[in-house]
Amino acid sequence: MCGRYGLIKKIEEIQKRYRAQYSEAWETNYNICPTTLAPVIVEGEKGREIRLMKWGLIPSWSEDGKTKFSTINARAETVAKSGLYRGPFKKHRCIVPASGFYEWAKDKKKGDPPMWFTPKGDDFFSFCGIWDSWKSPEGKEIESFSIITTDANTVVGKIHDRMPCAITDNMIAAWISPTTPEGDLQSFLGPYPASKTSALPVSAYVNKVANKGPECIASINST
DNA sequence: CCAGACGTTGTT
DNA sequence: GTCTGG
DNA sequence: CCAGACGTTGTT
DNA sequence: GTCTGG
Repeated sequence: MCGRYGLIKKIEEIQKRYRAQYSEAWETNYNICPTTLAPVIVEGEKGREIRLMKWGLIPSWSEDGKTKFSTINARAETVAKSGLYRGPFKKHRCIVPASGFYEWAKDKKKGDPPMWFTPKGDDFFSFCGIWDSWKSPEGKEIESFSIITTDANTVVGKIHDRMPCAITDNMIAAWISPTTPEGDLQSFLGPYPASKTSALPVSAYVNKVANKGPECIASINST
């Protein structure tokens, strides 16, 4: 699954890579956690925009802005059918830019360290995401997103069964366009190639959500 | 028809 | 054990 | 995802 | 909002 990731580039570099406008400040964060704000790229009326949204999708029909269930991830296999995600999947697809993501071993007893996965020869993963907008009773709009997951490739699969869906730059425009036919979308959601995925074991420093700095991705083999 | 759910992961 | 907060 | 709380009353 | 179960 994908429950933590990092985005360690400046907003100007994100803007350059995705050719999207931004209007809100963003601080580099090596440890982005559920419920916190992170930049996502959407197709707006005036072209691509970078918006800060809350990680963990709040459905537009939520009464109190909370969910009784986890919405940080959506399974690629069911996202198009799910009552919760169906609407956002049709109209509100986004790219979640990431420098890398963390996975923890499913078997806690072995004491395996957390792993930091990065794209080989690239500065960004472009995760496939969906988003929604919720309006509080006071009229405040809150935008939020979920990251789509799929089967792990052979590199990630050594410690975990699932990983986030990531696409190449030539697929981005079609993914975020609201007019792309729904039938075309499923083919976007395969695993990222193992040959382009790097893995680095890191310390438990990243476990603490308050730790946001470069120490999160320091290799435990080199310290 | 209305009421109630709507999710992911990992573990046993 | 299970839920909430970050 | 992990870490931390999980409660009540009354007082500042 | 929209689907499923009864």
